[in-house]
Amino acid sequence: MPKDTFFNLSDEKREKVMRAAVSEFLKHGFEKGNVGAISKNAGIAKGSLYQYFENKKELFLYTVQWSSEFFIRKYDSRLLDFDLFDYAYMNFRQMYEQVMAEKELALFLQNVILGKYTVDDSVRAMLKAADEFVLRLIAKGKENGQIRKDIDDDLLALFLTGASMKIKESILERASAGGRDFLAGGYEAYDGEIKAMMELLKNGMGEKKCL
Amino acid sequence: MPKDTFFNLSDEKREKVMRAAVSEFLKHGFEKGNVGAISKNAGIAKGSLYQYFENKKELFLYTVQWSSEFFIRKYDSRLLDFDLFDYAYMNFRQMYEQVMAEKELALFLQNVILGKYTVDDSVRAMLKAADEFVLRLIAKGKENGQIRKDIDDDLLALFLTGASMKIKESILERASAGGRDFLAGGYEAYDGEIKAMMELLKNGMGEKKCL
DNA sequence: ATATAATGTGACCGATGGGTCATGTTTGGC
DNA sequence: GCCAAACATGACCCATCGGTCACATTATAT
Repeated sequence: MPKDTFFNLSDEKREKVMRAAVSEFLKHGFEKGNVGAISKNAGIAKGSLYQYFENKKELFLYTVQWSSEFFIRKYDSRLLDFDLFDYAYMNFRQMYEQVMAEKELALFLQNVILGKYTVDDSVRAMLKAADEFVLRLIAKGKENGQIRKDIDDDLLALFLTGASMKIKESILERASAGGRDFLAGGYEAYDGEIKAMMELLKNGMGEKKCL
Repeated sequence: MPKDTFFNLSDEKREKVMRAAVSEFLKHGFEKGNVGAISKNAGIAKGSLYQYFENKKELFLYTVQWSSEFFIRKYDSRLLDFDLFDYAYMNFRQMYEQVMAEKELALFLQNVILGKYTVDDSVRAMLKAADEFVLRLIAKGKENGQIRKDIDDDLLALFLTGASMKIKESILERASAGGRDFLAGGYEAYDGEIKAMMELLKNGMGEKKCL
């Protein structure tokens, strides 16, 4: 947790600091991320940063928290009462919007989720909450008869998040490489891809023997 | 590439150096990985390390190469002429053996594949080769009529590697956390899990409407 | 044996960068 | 206007660590 001083700052200044931190940690990771550079890009003195945060680690941890809260505030409320497949679909869709609106934050968070920048278990704890949510959706899906019951919930969760993660990663990669091209096609260009992935999640990659 | 001096060393000494490097980089990552500690654990002077390698980066890169060659020599030759699902299954099975025999190396390589320790693109290039192999298997599977043809090869590859990666990760995690318990059950305890994952890859997680 | 090359060694150097602090500057209560 | 508390600042400190080098030791050749 940052010190009180940090929360006494104006919203704009706080945001400027956090964005400078996101940018730096995204570019260089935690170890190589330079506190001096962050303060410079935030337009404050290095000493000031240490009035806001105990140390580099606390700054990083709060950067993660701030980024995720940013998206939760903006997007996540929307997908509360869906079933699993709707949730996954909306999740992909959201990611498109997120990348368009906040490329750096989205990329940074993706890296955190992928477990780059190994810093602390408290980040892991945060991610665990997301897993629990998926597990709840899976249980619900089994009750509904949407999801096959012969396979363990945890394994289903692993399967779902693994496949999802990979396609998110690929889309973010393309977004970060060719910013222009990515914008060009609009969402529709990606919708097909995402629907295909949903198909795979539901029906697998094996040739169907029936229907 | 290491210097000639390194290859003049006895096999045992070379292995000792490489294992010390794996251990250090696994524990602390690239940036925080300490060259002094590596030389100490290898039982040589730091100066000697710099007779073998140009610098830390070269040492790390060769550590990756050495680790993967280690497994390729020992295991990979076995799974050359399988179809996709056999390949995936054998791949999982191998991983179990690998973790049992060489936990540290297996964990280290997994981290490399997951993209922790961002050091160089040359590692990426190496990983690309593995992707191409999967793509070849997918093409073959489509010809055979084993794999549905209505979905793009790249997406299928993404789907397969994503799901596989996740379960590998989870198994390695358990292996690294509770070494004892993991050994206890023997391979059979995991075989069920892996078969279930194969099922998911083939048929997906949706409740089947037919057959 | 002796000369020469190859290899081993660890004290040392120098850059980097996280973190501090003495000194300003602003704010708010009276 | 005055004072004290809160906040801002950046030159400075110092631990860390990658990399070097002068010297010691070992192997090879003649």
